[in-house]
Amino acid sequence: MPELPEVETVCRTLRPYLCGRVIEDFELRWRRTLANDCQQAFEERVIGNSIADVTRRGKLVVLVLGSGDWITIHLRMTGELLFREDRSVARTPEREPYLRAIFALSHYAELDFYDTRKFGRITLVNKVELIRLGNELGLEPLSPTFTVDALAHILQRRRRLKSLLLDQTAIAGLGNIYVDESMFRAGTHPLRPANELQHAEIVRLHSAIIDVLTMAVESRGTTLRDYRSGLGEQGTNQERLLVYGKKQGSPCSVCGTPLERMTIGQRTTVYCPTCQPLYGSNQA
DNA sequence: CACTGAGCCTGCTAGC
DNA sequence: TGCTAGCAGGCTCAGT
Repeated sequence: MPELPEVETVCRTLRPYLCGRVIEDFELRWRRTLANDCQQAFEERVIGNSIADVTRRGKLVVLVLGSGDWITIHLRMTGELLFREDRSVARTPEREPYLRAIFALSHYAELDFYDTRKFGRITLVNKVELIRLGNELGLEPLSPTFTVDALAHILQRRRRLKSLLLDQTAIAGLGNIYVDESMFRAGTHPLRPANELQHAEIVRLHSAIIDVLTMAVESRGTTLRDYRSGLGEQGTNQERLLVYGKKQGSPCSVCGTPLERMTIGQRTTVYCPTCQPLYGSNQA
């Protein structure tokens, strides 16, 4: 499922193809894919507008329009943005049932939004709402503002570490895959109360998050099933996962201890009980 | 405040 | 082989 590295890859692949294009038309094939449920108002503000930039905020793909409005696209679980150079060429017919929205672009190009599970959302964000959105979302973990001190500040609440790391208002962009991978590399148990982490653990967690995300961006994302870049390519980061998706009892890649699976906040969690002790490692 | 569970969705798969 | 129950999970909302 797309998290920060996948969304970043989508943005990077789409940017050179979308910047400067004009949105000539919009077609909605599943009504709820458009978040505010007013297609007419959406089209009035979007059609005829140009795409000035393609950026990312947390897990949101952001199309910055010439007018200053934003179109944000949340891929959720199975959302996929696919650029097509020539819209007169027929689409792959077997994918067509999952096509939810279509942006017709200048010079015969097209941006297709596929979404099997229909969880994805396209939203028009005006300049006022944009400020609110910026305040709601948490720190960007790959930006210079994500320091050890900033992470320590976030972790002051007495909450399960995993739940806090998944909270988009705390840190924007982490999902189930990269939270499990980060906690494993940091050696912190997912059920640890966040405010009980020692400074040395916070330092390890900070660099683990940055390392895991940086590696995944370099691998162009994790493709477990649906995820593709803006040009339809798969990522390769699935080869580098150490705990996510592993079966209960499969050996830890570091110490060989059988991995454990549990559900935390309705999410499957895989961890190593030896490498990630519940009561904290007193080392360092 | 922290946590739980339902709901949104559909394809895949484990198990009968 | 064919069917079905359950799982996958980001996010919001209501309830404990």
